[in-house]
Order: sequence, then C-alpha cells, then structure tokens
Amino acid sequence: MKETRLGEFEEVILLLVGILKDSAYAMKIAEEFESQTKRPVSIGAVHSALTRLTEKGFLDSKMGEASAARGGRRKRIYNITALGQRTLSEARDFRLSLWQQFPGFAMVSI
Amino acid sequence: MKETRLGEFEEVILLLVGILKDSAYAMKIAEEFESQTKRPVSIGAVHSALTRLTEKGFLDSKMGEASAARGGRRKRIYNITALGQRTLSEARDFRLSLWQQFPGFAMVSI
DNA sequence: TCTATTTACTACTAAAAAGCAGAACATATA
DNA sequence: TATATGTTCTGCTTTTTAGTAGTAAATAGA
Repeated sequence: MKETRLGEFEEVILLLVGILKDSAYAMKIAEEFESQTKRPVSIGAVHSALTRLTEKGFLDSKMGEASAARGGRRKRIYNITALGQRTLSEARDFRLSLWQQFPGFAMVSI
Repeated sequence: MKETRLGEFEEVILLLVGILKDSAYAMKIAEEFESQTKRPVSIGAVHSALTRLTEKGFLDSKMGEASAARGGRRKRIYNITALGQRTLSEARDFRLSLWQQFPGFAMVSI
C-alpha cells in the first residue's frame, strides 16, 4: 500500500470536514477555514484539496438536498472515511508523542 | 512578514531537533527519525530539510567539538530558535483546538 | 421567463517540499 | 602516510501542495 502523507493545508481541511459534519460543503469549509485560521483562502484551493483528499481515500461525498435559501446549486457534502479517520488519529498520536518528548513544551496530559 | 508554513516532514525534523538537544546533528536526527516513525529516510533529505528550516529562521546551528569516536568530521549541532519554538507552539495550539472541536476523537484535556 | 444568487467544477500554473546521488571533508588509528 | 570511518554538504530532480481564473449548473423569486 502506497504511503500517503497529508500537507498542512490538507490536514486542516480534513479536520474541518470532521468538525462541520453534515454541513461540510466547499463554501462552508472555506468560510470556516478563514474564521478559524484568520487567513484568506480561495474556493478553488479548497476544491483542489477536497479532490486530492478524495483521491487519497480520506474523504468521500454525496450530493445534498436543495438549500432552503434563495438560489444555490445542490451542495456536495463531504465526509471523512474510515481511512481518513484512522490517518488523522495516527497523525495525532504521533504528534502527541513527539510533543511529550520535547522539553521545550509544557505538555498536555492525555 | 511573509507567512511561512511547515511541511509535515519539516515539522517532525524540527521537533526532533528539540528532542535531541545537544546531540541534534544530521546523522543522529536521521536515525531518530527512522526509529520514531519506522519509515526510512535518506540523509540528503534530512539535510535539505535542515537547510530549509534554517533559511526560514526556525533553526540555527554551530559546529561541535571533534567526536571521541574513531574518525568523523566535526558535527554541526542544530538548535531551535525562538521563532521556531513559537511557530511550533502555535501549530500545536491550533491543532489541539481543532481536535477538540472534532467529535470523531476522544480528546485530550489540557 | 428572466435575473440574482449560491454553489460546484475544471484546467491550468506556481511554488514548495521531499528526495537522491555522490563529492568533499575531517579525524583516528594502524 | 594510507585507509577506514563518520559526517557534512551541494546540486539537481521529482513529486506534491497550493493557488488562480474563469466557466457552468441549479434554483428561487420577481
């Protein structure tokens, strides 16, 4: 199995999908990204990350229902796959372990 | 100030420098990388990451003393700068915050 | 039916990260 | 002084990530 690594941007996007759950569609993810990171992001960048994450098997998606609001194409709702979840989990455990070994940080307790 | 992001490999290398302290020189870092991640790494890859991290201002280095062991060029000992420390710290806080919002994880307490 | 609105999607480019091969250097010991 | 050893360092390539610009689709309401 090919090892697949996550970029920093991709990892944040993946986490945001997990956080947003049923409302994890591209526009909303972009908004959430900006609000959480305070850095601007283009919708195209989000789309390409979502595509890459899907190709890697960390996300899947399905079309949602028409929105109640005025106008709007049907949303594509993204969802973390089991593989995505596992990858995220492993990345987290690994980082926690490194942080704990680094005396430069006052570390969290698990 | 230009925003500088950390790749996943770079972030691990930076953390390893912090963990290894006085023995943070390229060969040792490579060994430690392999032992902690269980994935192979070439010494050249480590060098180029150390160079990038230094250019970004996250690391600095100085030559160490000759080793007691047979042979061997003087080691270059790497050290995390204040900026590197701060960046790492911010990256950690941001991740902890996201993990805490993600119901998919049983999360750590701080 | 027209228009404003919300959204997805595509194709492309640019920039950065990662990795590799091999040369160069310094030192201890035989 | 020759050799083995441990190490740095350089230049280059490949791969991946990130970003841009612009088009297309769907829908609600006027």
